[in-house]
Amino acid sequence: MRTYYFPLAGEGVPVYVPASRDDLVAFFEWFKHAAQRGPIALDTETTGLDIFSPGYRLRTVQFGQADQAWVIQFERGGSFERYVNTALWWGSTRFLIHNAPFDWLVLDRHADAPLEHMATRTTDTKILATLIDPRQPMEGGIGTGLKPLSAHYLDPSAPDTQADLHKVFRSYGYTKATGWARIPLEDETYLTYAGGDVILTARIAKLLTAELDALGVRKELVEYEHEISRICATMQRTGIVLDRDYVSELDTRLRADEERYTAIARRYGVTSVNASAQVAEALLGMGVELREKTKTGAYKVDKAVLTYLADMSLQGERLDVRTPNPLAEAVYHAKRAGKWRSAYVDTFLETVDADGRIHPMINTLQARTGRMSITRPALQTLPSSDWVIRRAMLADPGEVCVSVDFAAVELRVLAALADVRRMKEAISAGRDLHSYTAELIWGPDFTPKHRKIGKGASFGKVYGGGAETISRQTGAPISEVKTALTAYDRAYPEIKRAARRWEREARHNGMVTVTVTGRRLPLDPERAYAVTNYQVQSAARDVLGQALITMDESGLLPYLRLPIHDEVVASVPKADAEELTREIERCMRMNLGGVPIDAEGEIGGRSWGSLYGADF
DNA sequence: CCTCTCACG
DNA sequence: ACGTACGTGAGAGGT
Repeated sequence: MRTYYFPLAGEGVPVYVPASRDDLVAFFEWFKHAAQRGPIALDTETTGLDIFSPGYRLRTVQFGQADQAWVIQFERGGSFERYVNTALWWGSTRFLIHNAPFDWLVLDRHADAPLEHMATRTTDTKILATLIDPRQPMEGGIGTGLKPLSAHYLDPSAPDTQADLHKVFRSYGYTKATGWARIPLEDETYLTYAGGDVILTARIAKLLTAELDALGVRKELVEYEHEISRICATMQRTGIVLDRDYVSELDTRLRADEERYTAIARRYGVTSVNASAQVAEALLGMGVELREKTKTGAYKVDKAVLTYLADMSLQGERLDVRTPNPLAEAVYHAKRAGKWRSAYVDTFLETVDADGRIHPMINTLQARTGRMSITRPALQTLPSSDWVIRRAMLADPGEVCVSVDFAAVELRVLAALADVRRMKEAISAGRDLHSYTAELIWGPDFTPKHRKIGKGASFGKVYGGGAETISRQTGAPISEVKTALTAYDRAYPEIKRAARRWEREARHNGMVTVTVTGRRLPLDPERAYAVTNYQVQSAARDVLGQALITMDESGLLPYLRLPIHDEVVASVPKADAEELTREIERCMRMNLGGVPIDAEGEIGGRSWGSLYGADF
């Protein structure tokens, strides 16, 4: 047995690395007794983040408590592997994991412990930390990584295990990307830090739990987040079928587009279409007048500017109001093709597994408001104006894609949270909310333009925007928007009252606003107006979270593929599509403070793109 | 590492 | 008293 010492708070905490059968027996003796005393912190070291790629390896599994850690070299196989699996299944052991979905999926795929088994016995310290303060250090928060949490709660000089390991990688001639797979399994720093991470997890868990108690965060909220985490990790494990033939064809097409338009831009002296300064200079040289500047004073040459000069709408349609500028046109097309290829198509090909499925990482508590994000690839942000990218994602064989959306969920949530009487009446009566708003402001003879301003005013309320922005967004004159906003506040006085109340309560609570589900959202003092948006966005996220739980309870989880803020995407057997879609809708519909939250599904064909106009 | 740009809800 | 658009992920270019 080798013993190393992890430096923490002025002491060396022992890290044991079993080398023989007897050592493993000693490990298991410790494990059984420790599991009786309390939860066991767990962590894994692997070859990387691409859990589903061929050749992926689980290298070590670490177990520990506050006073010691055990690093089991799983990669050595045989009894090392068997002892890990036995420990994972031992009795009713509780585990503490920092960022559990990753380790769940690793153990599910590469050890003998399914996600369903581990999830019910795990407390995720990252969830606990996020419920205390969701902000990253750059935003003025503690941070939710193991390193910043350890520095804050345990020891400001606790080793930065990741950063130090990167140095070790370099000493072997490896990089951040290759080091995790290639570092020798016997490296002392590697093993010591592997053990260190579970010691840190065990120690912060106690402090985080105490802090949650002190802050009065409800147990139900903590449990609810763990359920959502398990549900989304299950979706990640399931993955989505990629149409690889289509993607390679699309890749070729986008490359050709990019090259053709890049060549045109080069004729005007632009060697790199993404270098905005170069594009601006070339346009100015052609006699084009550029009026907009960026924050730092550079000429702005974004999509809005380029499409205007190219005589196109923002959606890319021909306007026929001016002579198109050929350079602007070429730069627009070249950038679009390049972006679509690098951000979407290339990531699809990089992340697809051997079975042709993509397993996007779903971060269930990413945004400050609790909103989720999806990465590798960023499937929440695929272009929706055109079907070509979404066409690459398929339902399973014999199944079709279904999308079920909440109807105007943020506005309904606002009506519920602020108890907006007229809005609630209109929603219950099944009225179109924006038309109703226009009627309240302008009377029964309101025009479509009035509806647009009314809609803009509602968004302004939800986002915290003012007359200027609404005027810019809707194209309506500022005076008209100002008048409309005054009338809006008269029609829905409860919104302003709620905003003032939320702001006042936040100030009394150390600039933290507490949502209807008990979530604590720190406010930036200089942006206190954002409180309405935080309340609404966060409650809407919890409406989605509740829907996910209800769907899981109804046995629908195997069909779910993605949560996208106010929408879920599913893959359902063709024969049962109608019935399952209605079932998803039923699970998503709910009542929030007397306001019905409605959901409506759409059944497509085999590809996700079929819901956006593709014919397959 | 920062800024800009662009994709989404 | 007034006005503030909210939340993300990702690539390219340049320092």
